[in-house]
Amino acid sequence: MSAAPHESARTPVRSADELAWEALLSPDTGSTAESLLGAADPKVGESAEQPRRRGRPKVDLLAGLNPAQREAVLHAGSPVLVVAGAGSGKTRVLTRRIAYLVGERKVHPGSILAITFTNKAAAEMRHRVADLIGGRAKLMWISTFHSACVRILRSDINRFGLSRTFSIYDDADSKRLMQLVLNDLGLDPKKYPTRALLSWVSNQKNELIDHETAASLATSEQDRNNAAAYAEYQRRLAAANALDFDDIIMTTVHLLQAFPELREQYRRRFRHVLVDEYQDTNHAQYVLIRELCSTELSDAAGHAGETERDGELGRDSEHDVEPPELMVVGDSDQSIYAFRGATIRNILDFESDFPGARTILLEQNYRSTQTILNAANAVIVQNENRKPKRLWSEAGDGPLITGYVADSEHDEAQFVAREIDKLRDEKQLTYGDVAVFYRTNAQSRAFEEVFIRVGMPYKVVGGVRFYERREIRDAIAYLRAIANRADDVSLRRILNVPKRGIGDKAEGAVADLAARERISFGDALRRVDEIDGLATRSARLLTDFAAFMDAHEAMVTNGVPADQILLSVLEKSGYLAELSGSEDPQDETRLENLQELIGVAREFVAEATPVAPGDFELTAEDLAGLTAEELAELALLTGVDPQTGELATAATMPAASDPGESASEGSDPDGEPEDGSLSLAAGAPEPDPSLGAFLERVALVADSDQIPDTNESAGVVTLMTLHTAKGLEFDTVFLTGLEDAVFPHQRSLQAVGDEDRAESSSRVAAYGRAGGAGSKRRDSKELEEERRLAYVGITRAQQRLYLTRAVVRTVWGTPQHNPPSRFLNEIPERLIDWRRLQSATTSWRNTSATSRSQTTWRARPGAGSYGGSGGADGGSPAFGSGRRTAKEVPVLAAGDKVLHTRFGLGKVIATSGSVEDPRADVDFGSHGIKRLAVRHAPIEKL
DNA sequence: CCTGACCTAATTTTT
DNA sequence: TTAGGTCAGG
Repeated sequence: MSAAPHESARTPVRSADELAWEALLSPDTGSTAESLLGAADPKVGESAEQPRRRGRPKVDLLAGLNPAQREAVLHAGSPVLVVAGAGSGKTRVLTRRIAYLVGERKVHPGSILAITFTNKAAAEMRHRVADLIGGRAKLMWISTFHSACVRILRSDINRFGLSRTFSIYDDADSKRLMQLVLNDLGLDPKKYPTRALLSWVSNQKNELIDHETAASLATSEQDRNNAAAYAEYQRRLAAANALDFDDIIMTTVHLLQAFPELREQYRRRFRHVLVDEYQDTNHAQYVLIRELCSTELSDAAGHAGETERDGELGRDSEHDVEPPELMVVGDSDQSIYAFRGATIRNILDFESDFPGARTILLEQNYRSTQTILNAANAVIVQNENRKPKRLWSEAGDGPLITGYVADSEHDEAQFVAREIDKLRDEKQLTYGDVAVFYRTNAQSRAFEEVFIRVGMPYKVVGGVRFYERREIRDAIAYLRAIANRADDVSLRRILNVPKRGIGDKAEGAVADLAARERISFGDALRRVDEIDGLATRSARLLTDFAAFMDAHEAMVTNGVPADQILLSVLEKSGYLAELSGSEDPQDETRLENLQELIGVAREFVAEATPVAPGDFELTAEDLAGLTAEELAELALLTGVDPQTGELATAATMPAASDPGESASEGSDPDGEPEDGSLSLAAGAPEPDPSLGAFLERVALVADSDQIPDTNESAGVVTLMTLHTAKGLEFDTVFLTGLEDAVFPHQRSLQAVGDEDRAESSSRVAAYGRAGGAGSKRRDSKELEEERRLAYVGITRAQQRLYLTRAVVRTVWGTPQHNPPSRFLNEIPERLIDWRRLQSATTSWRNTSATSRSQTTWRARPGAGSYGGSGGADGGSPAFGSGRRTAKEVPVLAAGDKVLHTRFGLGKVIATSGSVEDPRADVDFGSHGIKRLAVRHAPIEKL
């Protein structure tokens, strides 16, 4: 391979220990693992006077790393951006760095904050770090943004007048709430779809725009109404003592901004902040990081006065603590969550956001063959506005990519199954080496059907989420209503589930009372006797229900563990009885799911109940290993008494929590430490089996069934969406459904060339304020994101990559023809060995024997599967111009223009349906996309 | 207040 | 295809 491209031209800012380490490293390959091992100890001693406690075998943290990786691991002094290409070992760098910080730079683990994108990634990192540095890893904060923020909020939310027992609303809850809001405001649901409104609100929150500001910024009527809905939505959230996912970040930022002394606490406490997948952070998350790590102490002028107050409080503010060292790692080419507000601006502007920052580039790929990388590069290079970066590998070319054109999604799945079996026979692959990727969860179905039939073991990751199933949501709603009386949404969800004779009327009566008295629905429920004209039967049923809820609230107060409360709720509510008495076979599954939930709760409680009480505390042994200076430092950072290891700060900390709440230990359903201050033990999750803790876990940790658990899934083929695949790698990857409208997804295609028109649609308006200028790009932003998704998918493969598509795909019960994915065209032909070029059921123009399918496809974007828009050849069986009735039915193909009597000019995007009843998806611009029945629609082909 | 028939709409990705 | 929502009737 060519010369190693890692040496950065910039002058590095070096700290003493970095220099020490660098001195050990011969410029490049010269340094062997042994020399490092041998030399490491004495030199390190310079920066830490004492040998480390616990005779943990010395691990060479730099072994096997290339110079750029080492540089990243050792970096000190300035904020640093590690631009890491796919498969360049960034996770490795992060874990090694953390271990290095703790093991060599003597950073206390309690002062490390590492942010990962998913909970799973957090768990894995925790695990890997623990392998390197042992149990001390427990003291670190390694979590997602959301989990970290919730922990901060739980300590200090009361400063905002919210209770620490707040509920966390997920998207489904938010949706429900927004529907209520829309109802109340009387907004036309046609013009203000819940989905779009939520998306809009979410964007506001990501941009840290509160509803008042949003209202003041509104220029159009639509914006004003959006803002009004936002305001009402927030009001209801607050009333329910709830936060939605976006609030968790936004509120944390507001908290830190509103209380500078609090922010300073965290700035002192965290000495190192590391963020993985930085390309997937949104604006709010960026600001959060900035608040914690910016070198400019107070960026907002408004903070200046407060900082002084900070001094008055007697905190050691003249002891001007350096902000935490920041390291972010990311790859803008793998940014696939822009739809959710992530912005690569954060990466692109890192150096101006954090003055003095430096960038380390990791371009060597350790995962894939050069062939695979070439394909990935060829695809991603099509995106404009991207910093050039080329991955290279020393792994050799490896086999060609295999291409396959299937007749149907079924055929596609069969090919995949056959191929896996074949590989397994020949190459001694395990099933676990293989992954099948698809764009949408629905596509897993065909694979499952086939895999089941041929007896291939598989595992679907993701998919219909456990916590989204109705029965699970019901159970959770019960628990939330019990834990948080103000949680109207949850309470009303289960008010009459299972049926207990409380209908709309009774519910409305309670709601009226609540509105009149300005109390929560839950409180009103306890005062039904104040309702006039309520049927006695209804009143009795309501009272019974209230008693049921009271009894369980009492259990919470008495500290009954979560699993018992759950079990009691399900039984006493009659929920289990209703399901087990049902004929519906689906209900059986529901029962099983509930059983599983109970199991989850049980496990949670078992884990949360400390076996060895000292596990999560700073033990004497821990302290014994620290030098006096370290102890002093520790005291400064964490407020832990160096003598006892106990929290010494409750009294001295600024009022961090509502005294009423912390005074009585028994009544705090959260079981949190007495004050909200920063304890060292807070580095580890509190061993808390309470209901509140369980709900928090449920809200934040989406999936109970996780991804490859090495041993368990060793013999199992993994099926997952491309998004889920991020961060994983497999020997053999099947990237399936490579058809325009499937992947890239239909929605990303609609906007192509139509961005100007699209802006009037509320959907796009909701996604409005993404970064750069809306220049005339060839591809829409959405399409570029799809392309990055393709890039992610391709780069998951280590050795073998398969690209497949189906000529006919049944979507929602109707067969659909889609042209090949444009991403296929973008991969150089020489990299692909087409096992099968065309479907048996269609006749394609094939200009020459050697012509690749792509040549044909390239002939026309949009001509779709029709080998020419004339339709004369009647290639597709589903769309023949053959039988026809009295009326002349136009034969349509993607790309055709049509005139509709009502919607005007439109462009055919795709076709579907059957001979008898052909359908066409037509884009009418501002009128949106319509699926028309070609036979009946008032259209004329142009 | 409940049930069942009908109709419709919506189908991306995740904390 | 299906999961929800609405409506009429019991």
